[in-house]
Amino acid sequence: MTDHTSPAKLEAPPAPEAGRRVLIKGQQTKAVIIDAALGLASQIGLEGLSIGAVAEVTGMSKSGVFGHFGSREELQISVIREYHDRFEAEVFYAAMQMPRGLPRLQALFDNWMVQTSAEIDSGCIYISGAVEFDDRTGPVRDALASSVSTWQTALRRAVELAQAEGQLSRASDAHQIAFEIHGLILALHYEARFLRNPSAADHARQGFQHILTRYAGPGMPTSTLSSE
Amino acid sequence: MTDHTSPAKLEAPPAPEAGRRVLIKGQQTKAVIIDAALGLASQIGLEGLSIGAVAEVTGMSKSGVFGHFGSREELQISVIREYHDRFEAEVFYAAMQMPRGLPRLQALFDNWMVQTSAEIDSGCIYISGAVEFDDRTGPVRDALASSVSTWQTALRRAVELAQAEGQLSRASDAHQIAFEIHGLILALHYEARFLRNPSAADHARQGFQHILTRYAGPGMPTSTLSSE
DNA sequence: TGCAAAATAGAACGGTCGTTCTTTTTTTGC
DNA sequence: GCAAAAAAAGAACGACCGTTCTATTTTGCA
Repeated sequence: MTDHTSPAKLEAPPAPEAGRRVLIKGQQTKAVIIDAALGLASQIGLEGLSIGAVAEVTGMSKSGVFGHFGSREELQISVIREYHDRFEAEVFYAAMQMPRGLPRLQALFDNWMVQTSAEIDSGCIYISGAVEFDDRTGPVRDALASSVSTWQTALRRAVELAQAEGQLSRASDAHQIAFEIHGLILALHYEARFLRNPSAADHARQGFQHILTRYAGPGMPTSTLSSE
Repeated sequence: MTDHTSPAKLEAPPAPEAGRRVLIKGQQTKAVIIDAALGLASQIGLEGLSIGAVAEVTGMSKSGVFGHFGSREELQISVIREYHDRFEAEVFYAAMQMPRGLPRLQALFDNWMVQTSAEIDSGCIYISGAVEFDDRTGPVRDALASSVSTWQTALRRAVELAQAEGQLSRASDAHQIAFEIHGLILALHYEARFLRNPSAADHARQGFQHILTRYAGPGMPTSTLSSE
């Protein structure tokens, strides 16, 4: 977990014995709480997240949990930040190791699919949170919208790089392409998680190939063109 | 409102004075309650729907509202059925007046877009409900999944008719086409309602044209092909 | 080792929830 | 119009919620 309350440059501890023990007790348990809360929120949503439930899961008292955050809203925001960090690491950074252009865009989509429809508990809080907070205002909604926007910008940037490489048409609108990709992920989440449709992942993958075909640029290798 | 608790054939009243007054008092107020509850559920979700809030909106007492349903779950199910009926009327039946094939499919999509991202309060409970109940079991989830499946089948049937007319490729998988259309609606809902992106509707419409182009069949008039 | 500070527990609060029970009001059929 | 039935109100319940306050325990540092 990254401490978002202080500047990143100050995170380094004042030289402990051998690099161990970088977190004092409070931060350790706070990380445990947030991890448990994220697990709960992934199942029942950010709005269904209750301090009592987190306390029970972690084996702490309600006030013990509460003391680390000062309010339920702050706990929710901490959960969003934790999800942001994990999403960034597992979807974005993991794909940045691929060469720019189509390989990286494909990796982003693959990682995104895994993150969205992963096996047991998960459930993407970028999706559930959007539904829960689309009619509300306040810091929780702001934190959620901010994280989502950051990710959407990164996705659009990957599309633009593929255009710059000539693998996607430069004449197309990157916003439009990102919108259609987003739709595939949302449909995957809906069909896989709610309707339990086992072929949803195949539909999503095939839909992505269709998008690549539709927006193919001059530098697109023909072997990867979808053939139906 | 349709009474789902008794066979449809028995709905006709025992010949009242002049055809008026088909609903006795209890059914009238029940319809008012369900209408108010649907409005609330569209904003805050089926899970956020509380009997106290419905009572306040309708100017009734909590127990007065409760008596009509016997449980909160039954109220939620009634709301789902009401939404199902309205969705069917405004999206499905309204489009069935168009000739089968592409015109009807286009009308279904247009109506669906309106229903999903309509101006003020709305908010599609097929979408919010799916997020709220994707980890749960029970009659509410079953009612929701049943309604959604019915609609998806109708949509897929419209795709198949367009294939039969030769306007969409017969070689394509209707499930795949319906999946991609569904994704566009979900992305529209997400971007328009949560992110307040005013160009979401344009992206959805353009995405639909792209799908028609991609899956165009021999009988597709070239004038409607998207030209970018 | 000792002491201040931080972390945690525990009890209690006001509030809302769904639900039950009882009582009153309204509607319905004759 | 009257009596039976249905509808609605009102009060109360146990449960859970977020939060506050006060002890108690644990930790970190000199």
